[in-house]
Amino acid sequence: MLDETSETALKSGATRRPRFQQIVEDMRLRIAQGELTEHTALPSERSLAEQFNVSRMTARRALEALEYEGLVYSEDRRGRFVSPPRLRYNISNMISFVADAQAKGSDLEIDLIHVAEVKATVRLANLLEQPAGVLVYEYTRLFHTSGHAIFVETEYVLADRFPGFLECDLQQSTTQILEKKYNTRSQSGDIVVRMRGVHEDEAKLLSITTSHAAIELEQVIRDQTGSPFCFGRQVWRGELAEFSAHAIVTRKDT
Amino acid sequence: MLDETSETALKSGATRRPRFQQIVEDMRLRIAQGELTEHTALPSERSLAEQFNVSRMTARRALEALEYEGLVYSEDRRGRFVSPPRLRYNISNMISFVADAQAKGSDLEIDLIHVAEVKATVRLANLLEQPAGVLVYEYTRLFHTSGHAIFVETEYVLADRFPGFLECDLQQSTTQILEKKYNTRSQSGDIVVRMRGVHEDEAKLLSITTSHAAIELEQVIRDQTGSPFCFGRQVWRGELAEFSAHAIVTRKDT
DNA sequence: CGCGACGCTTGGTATATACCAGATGTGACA
DNA sequence: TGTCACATCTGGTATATACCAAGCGTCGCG
Repeated sequence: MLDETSETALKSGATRRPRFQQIVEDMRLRIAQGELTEHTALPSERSLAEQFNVSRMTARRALEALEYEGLVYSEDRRGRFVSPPRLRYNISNMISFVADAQAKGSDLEIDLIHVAEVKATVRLANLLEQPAGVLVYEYTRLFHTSGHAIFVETEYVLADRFPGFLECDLQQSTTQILEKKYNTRSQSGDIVVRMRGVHEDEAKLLSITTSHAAIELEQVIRDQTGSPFCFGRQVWRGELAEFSAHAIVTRKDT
Repeated sequence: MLDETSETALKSGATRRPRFQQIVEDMRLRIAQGELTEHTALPSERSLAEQFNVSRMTARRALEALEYEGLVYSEDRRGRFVSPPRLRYNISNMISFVADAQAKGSDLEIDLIHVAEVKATVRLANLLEQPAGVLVYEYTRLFHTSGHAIFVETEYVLADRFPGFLECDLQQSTTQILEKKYNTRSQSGDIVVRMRGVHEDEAKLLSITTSHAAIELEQVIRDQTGSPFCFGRQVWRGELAEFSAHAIVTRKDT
């Protein structure tokens, strides 16, 4: 028999895993087992360091790893908390997320951050199939529920097609405004989804630190005749979003 | 006049931005301006620290931020490199990614990692609309191009419906195998896309460190009659993926 | 010519320490 | 009763240092 006490097992290969990883796994377990539930605070960096007998920087690494995984979110100088379940957004059947969420009884709130009337950039004009420099209304809104930011959206709608649009109450579904007031139906959309780092202004709105990863969803919305009239960009906190879609195969031949 | 040399400007408020952020911005610029092109190496942590006159840990933070943003990828103990452009995958018209990529002339390679015949878990059986414990073939494949991992996919197909499936060459599009050999067409699919941290095994295959964020795409594939026969899960390196979709509004009334 | 030893470079892990700044609660004071 | 100052929490930034382990090239030996 090998003379192996519990302490000499330290370098025996079984423990060939970084210490911060061990902490990550321990915390993951605690969360999975429901010991820590959504929005409850995790131990602070300093107390975690003490618990596991590591330096504060090591404890910090572990907490950051949980953050990048999306299991945990951080509020600046307040603490770290367990992430809530994701919100699912069906992108195939484009009923607006607002209307959908409200129908499901979610207490979705909208803050109007910014509005302006601007000339479209080259890219935007192309997407909207308009000449460069066409006038568009631009507005940015933050979507959140009980104080927790979910995503920030900036939309651009054609100014001359929707006169007086900016006077509408923008704290509701714009799909509905466009349908009821301007008789324009959102009929189809071209959507792109990708993961990217957030910019500084987005980070502030979403209450996350800059260079965190997030999900960007861009869409061009078209009316009954197929003409695009709106372009939108949503930036979601990555740990909160989940997009579903229904695909149908189209074939060129036979 | 205040006695302000160029050095005393350090705390003048203009410099009220973390030093690592300044490095991030500088490197972002260098990449955007094409000074560093795809797959070229960035300065090492140590040399960057010297260039900017900061400690190595600060330089490291900056490089890590670029990594989380997706502008840069890291190869363990080799260095950090500029990320290539994203690959776009159209999820609405589900022509297999493999066939699509090959049609576009991309030199996509496939490694078969693992195959097995297993009993479906409860969740899997539900998704496939089969009784729990039904036999399925499970196989995992790594997709990469010129040595760079793109995504890893695990698929499950019904075993008794596709006898001898595992004897096929799995380094090609399975959609085509199922169509040509078993006369089963992929007709529609239910897809979910989300961002999440990678597990340890996935990280190894994708050549990224564990707890990095990635994009997970799950899909249930159905045949001409609407019966599900395949479930797949893809885990993409987040900085490489981009998903497009076409949405058509469906309304219950009018 | 092949191959292994070695040394250099790289990122990965870990510690100890220091100070900053925002959030929060408490207690004294008006 | 309200509010302002302060102590004390939190995470954020930054440094200096140390050692490890994997990649890689070079040089020399067989």
